[in-house]
Amino acid sequence: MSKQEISPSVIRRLPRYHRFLGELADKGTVRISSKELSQQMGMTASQIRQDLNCFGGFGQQGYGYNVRALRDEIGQILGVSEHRRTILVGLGNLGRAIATHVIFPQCGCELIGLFDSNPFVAGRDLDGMPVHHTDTLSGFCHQEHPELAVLCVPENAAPVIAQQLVSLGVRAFWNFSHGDLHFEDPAILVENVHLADSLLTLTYGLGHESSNETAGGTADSE
Amino acid sequence: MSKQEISPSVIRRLPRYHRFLGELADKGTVRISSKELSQQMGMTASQIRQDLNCFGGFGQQGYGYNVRALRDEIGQILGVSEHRRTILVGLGNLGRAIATHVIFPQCGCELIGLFDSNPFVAGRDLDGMPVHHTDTLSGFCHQEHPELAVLCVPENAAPVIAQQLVSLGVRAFWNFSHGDLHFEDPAILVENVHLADSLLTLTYGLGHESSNETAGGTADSE
DNA sequence: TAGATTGTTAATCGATTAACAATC
DNA sequence: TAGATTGTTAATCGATTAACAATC
Repeated sequence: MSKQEISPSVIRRLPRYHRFLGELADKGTVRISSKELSQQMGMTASQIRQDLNCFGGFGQQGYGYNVRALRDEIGQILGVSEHRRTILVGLGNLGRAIATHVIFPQCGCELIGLFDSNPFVAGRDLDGMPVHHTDTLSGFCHQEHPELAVLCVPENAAPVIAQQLVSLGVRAFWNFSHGDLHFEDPAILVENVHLADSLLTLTYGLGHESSNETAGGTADSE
Repeated sequence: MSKQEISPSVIRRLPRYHRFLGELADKGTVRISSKELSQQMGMTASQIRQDLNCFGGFGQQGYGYNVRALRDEIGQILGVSEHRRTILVGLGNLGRAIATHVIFPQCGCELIGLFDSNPFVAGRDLDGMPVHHTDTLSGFCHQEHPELAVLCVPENAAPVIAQQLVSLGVRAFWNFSHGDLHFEDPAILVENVHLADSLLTLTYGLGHESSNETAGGTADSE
C-alpha cells in the first residue's frame, strides 16, 4: 500500500517483465528464479530482485517466483485491468495503424472515440468504430469524460488540441506528433513517442561500425 | 576523430538535440547558448555541454553555439546524410504506417524494398513501391545488399526472418514485432520497439495519480 | 577591457551490482 | 536438516550537476 516514489528506470522496466512473464506463463512455466529470468531477459538477477522489491516481496526464499502470480502482480501495478477511457485524434497512416495495431484493452485502455479534422475521414468507420469530426471533441468529452488521449495529429496542431483536451479533463497524452508536448502542471502526464529517434540510434551504431576492431566491441544495443 | 566510447544515455539524447536545433534553425535562430537551449528542452545546461563535448568543442566561449552548424554536426554524428540500404518486412497495418509515415531519408536510410508473405499483399504497390514476396528475400539481398531491416512481422516469424537476414548480410534491425530480438554477435544491432510498453508507463502514472496530494508531486514524465 | 559562455574538472547523486543473512 | 533463493544492505559504478578557469 505504501507507495514510496518508484524511480522512472524501474517503471520503464515493468512492462518488459510483464511481457516476459506472460510468455513464460503461456508456455506453462510455473515457477522461475530471478537468476533464470535474468538470463532470459539479459539482465542481472540483482536488478530483478531489487526492482520487484520496490513493490513488495513477491517471491519465496528457496523457491523463486510463481510466474503467473508475479505476472498478475505486475499487471496490477501497471493497471492492465483498468478501463481508462481513451480517445485517439488524427487518423492518418499512423493513427489508423495505432488504432488497429495496439491492443488497448491489454494496456488497461478502452478506446471510446476516434477523431479527425478531415471531413472525408470523419463520418467513416475504422474497424467498426465511427470516426468523429474534431469539432465535436468538446461535446464528446463533456459526455464521455476520456482521461487519456492518443495524439496522431500534425506537429502544429498537437499543442492546440492538447491544451483544449486538458481543459476538457484529459490527464494523459500519448503523443505521436512530431515535436515534444509538455505541460507545466505535473499532474498532466505526457509520453512523447518519436519513432525516428529510435531509428537514428541504429544509424548511429551503423555509422561507427566501420571503425571496427578498434574498441572493445561493447556495441550491444538493448 | 578519436571515438572514445560514447555512453548510450548520450546517444539517445542526440536525436532530440537534432530535432530541437532543426526547429530553431527553421525559425531562423542563428545562435543559442547552452543555457537557453537547456530551458527550451527542459534539461540542464551542464548536461548539454557535457554531451556535446563527447564529440568535440562545437561552441565558442562567450558566444554559445551556432544553431545550424551544431545541428549539422549532430546530424553528421547520427549519420542523417547516409544512404543506408533498408528493407521493410511485413506490411500489415503497422508496416504500412511505418513505411509511409517515417521519413527514412531524413534518418539516413533509403527504403529499397518492401516484403510481405501474404500473396494478396505481395505484388501490389505501396505509395508507388512494389511489395515483393518474402520468398524472394534471398535473391533480393544477394543483389541489393541491404544493411538495415525494419521488421513488422508477427512475433513468431521475427526471429526466423531476422536470422535469415543476418546470413544475407543485414547488420541492423528495427524491430516492431512483439517479442524482443537479440543476437549473440554484438556487431548485429537491434532496436526493439514496443509501443505498448510506452503506453503502459502512462497507465501506470494514471493508476497512482488518484493517491495524490501525498507525495512531493514529482510526477513529470519526460 | 569587461561580459559572457564555453570546455572541463570535481562533487553529487542515483542506479546497478555484489554480498549475505533470513527463511522457505 | 541441507539446499536454494529471496529480501535487503553495502559497495561500485555511471551519469548528472555544479563550479570555475580558459577564452572568445
